[in-house]
Amino acid sequence: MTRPTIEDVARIAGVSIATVSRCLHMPDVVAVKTRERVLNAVRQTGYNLNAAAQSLRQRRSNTVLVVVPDIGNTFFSEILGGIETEASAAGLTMLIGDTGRSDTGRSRAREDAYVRYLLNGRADGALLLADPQAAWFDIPTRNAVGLPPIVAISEVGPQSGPVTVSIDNEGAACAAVTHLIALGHRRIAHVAGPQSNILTAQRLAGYRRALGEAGMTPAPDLEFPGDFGLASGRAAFDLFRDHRPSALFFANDEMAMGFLSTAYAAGVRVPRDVSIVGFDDIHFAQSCIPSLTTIRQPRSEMGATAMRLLLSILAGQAPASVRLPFDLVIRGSTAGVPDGHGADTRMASSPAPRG
Amino acid sequence: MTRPTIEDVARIAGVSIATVSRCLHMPDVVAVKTRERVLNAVRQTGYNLNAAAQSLRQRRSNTVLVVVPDIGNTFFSEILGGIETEASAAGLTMLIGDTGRSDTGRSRAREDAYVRYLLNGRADGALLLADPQAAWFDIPTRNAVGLPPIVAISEVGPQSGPVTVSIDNEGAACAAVTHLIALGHRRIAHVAGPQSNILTAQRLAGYRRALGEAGMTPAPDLEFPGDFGLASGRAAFDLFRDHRPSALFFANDEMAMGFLSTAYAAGVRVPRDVSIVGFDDIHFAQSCIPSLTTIRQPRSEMGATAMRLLLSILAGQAPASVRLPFDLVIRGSTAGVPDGHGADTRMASSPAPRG
DNA sequence: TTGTACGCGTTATCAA
DNA sequence: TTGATAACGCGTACAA
Repeated sequence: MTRPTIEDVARIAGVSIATVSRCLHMPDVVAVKTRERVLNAVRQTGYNLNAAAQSLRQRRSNTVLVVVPDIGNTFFSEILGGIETEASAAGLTMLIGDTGRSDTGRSRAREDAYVRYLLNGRADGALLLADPQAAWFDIPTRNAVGLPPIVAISEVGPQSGPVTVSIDNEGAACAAVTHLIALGHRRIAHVAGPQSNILTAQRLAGYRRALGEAGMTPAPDLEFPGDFGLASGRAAFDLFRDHRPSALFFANDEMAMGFLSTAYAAGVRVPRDVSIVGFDDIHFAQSCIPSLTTIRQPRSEMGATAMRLLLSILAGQAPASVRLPFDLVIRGSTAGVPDGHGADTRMASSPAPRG
Repeated sequence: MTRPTIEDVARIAGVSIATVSRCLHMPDVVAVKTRERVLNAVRQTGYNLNAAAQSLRQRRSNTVLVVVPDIGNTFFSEILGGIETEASAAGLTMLIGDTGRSDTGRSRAREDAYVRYLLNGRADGALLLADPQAAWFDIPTRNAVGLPPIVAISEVGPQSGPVTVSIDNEGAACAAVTHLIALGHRRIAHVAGPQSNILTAQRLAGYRRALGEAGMTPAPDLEFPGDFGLASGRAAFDLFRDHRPSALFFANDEMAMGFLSTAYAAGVRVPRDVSIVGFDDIHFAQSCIPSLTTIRQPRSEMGATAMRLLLSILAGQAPASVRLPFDLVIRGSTAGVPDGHGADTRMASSPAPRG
């Protein structure tokens, strides 16, 4: 009634437990006849290795933990694909920990659970996707010796940083807004992400920089609040009504999609009445109506790169952080300014006076 | 340079390892002064429990493995939320294994890795989301004693089944199509899921049953192939062109969304020119253009129920499978037949939710 | 209230 | 080519 152990197998096969272990891990070193007897015994008993005992003995778990802030965000799946490919090539199992959206109170407790998971040695290392909280880098935690390594995908805050894989978020946001400016837009709003999120700050900075480079002054009333969720994209529609920008740059695609459906229902047409740019190029961005102009991050590549960095750290090296290129994907949601002569007049139209 | 062990802590605190262990697990049984000394030593050393040793000793891992076929499918995130809530309430950590879409060859190997993971005792039990492959129920696997229990969310195939949590997929599909019939539609097409998927068969059966109950004969040329992906929804548009149904029932929302954008681009308006029903009520279904009529499954509840079943099995009980109710959510993508006399019947037609 | 000592199931070292 | 045996780090009777 209890799990068979290596000892049960050994007894049935008439060999020592050492031989059984060898059959499982270095088969070619044991005699063919013996091996057969052992493997038969394995089948007969339904034996499976006890991972706890193996980990205890080998001092590693052959597992990598990937911590995701919101698994419902389709942005992450391709990253996971890239990670898994590299992980399994290296003989590691990829396990995912979902902390849940950070606006729900539970997320903190969950993330702590995964921190402990790693610290307890259940994983040999961790990959953190987007905005890990400070607990991962706590002094009392990190000053201990022999801790499992961490690689972050996306940049981390001001804390002493781990190795990182990211794109230039500020530069990408700047490119997105510059695209709108090139189309002739002058009143461009930005719908930001959740406060305290580092991506929010970077994308906002890029938005402001683009305006500045075009000689325009960022207007605080055109910086709308948001939280990366569909609902805040819908809410942005009211602000759009009040402030009438001719274009909006959203800090992510999901909010842009929320805006699109609300605008459609209200009879506001995109891009005729307003141009929209998102960020992330999620799965559904190509199937919005209209399809969404957005920033694409090399997701699979980001995951694979991060996993390779982690492996190299596990191998004793000390790799540097990596920055990957992004793309501005121009689709149907952006066009010239509403009055229709934006494309022609845009060179002539003088920049807003400064000061 | 090596991880501190309980012994290091004991030495520094000047107590035995037993006392350290007690401080960590039954603090109230040790003297306050001693406890303080020990906790100080813990902080000082940066000690963390060794999960492998603990698991080995306790013969359990306090972990539940959730296996997801495609984490990019937003359908799963709420299920995971329900699971996690129950799991952490019971002191278990939820870990997710992503097998990847089954049309990619790698998925098989990944799933095997998670089977081993469970068999090796790294998790105390597993929750399988949607269409687990046979490996989970293999005879050589399951006949062994003391194996960790499994609960499946969604039904499983013809194999000897584990405990299951599901909705009545056939009934739900039938309700969806009956809704279309009540709106006056007579040429109703179905876009199916991937072959060999059990949900595909059940939803197709429900589609046929609804037609049959209305005295109509299912037409093979109105049963379009699909694979649950956006692209196959787009592809369905060509078939729609050729066969001109007045309504389509998709086996999931993602395909419906692919159809919507293609139809829009081609100037076909929904629901004026064609009515659309999806299945799942994913996150974006409310933000499509138009919003999507679909079948909602009680996702969070399904996850929570499954987790509770697993816990009860772990507690030595033998619970029965559970069937949960679904809802037909009527939104903007369905209306009367194109000639315009279906609109009146719409409100009257919504079938009651079924169990 | 605390300490001693055994065993959980493996892997790896050393002999044979 | 195989076997005996010592760790690996922890929890828990049992004894003190």
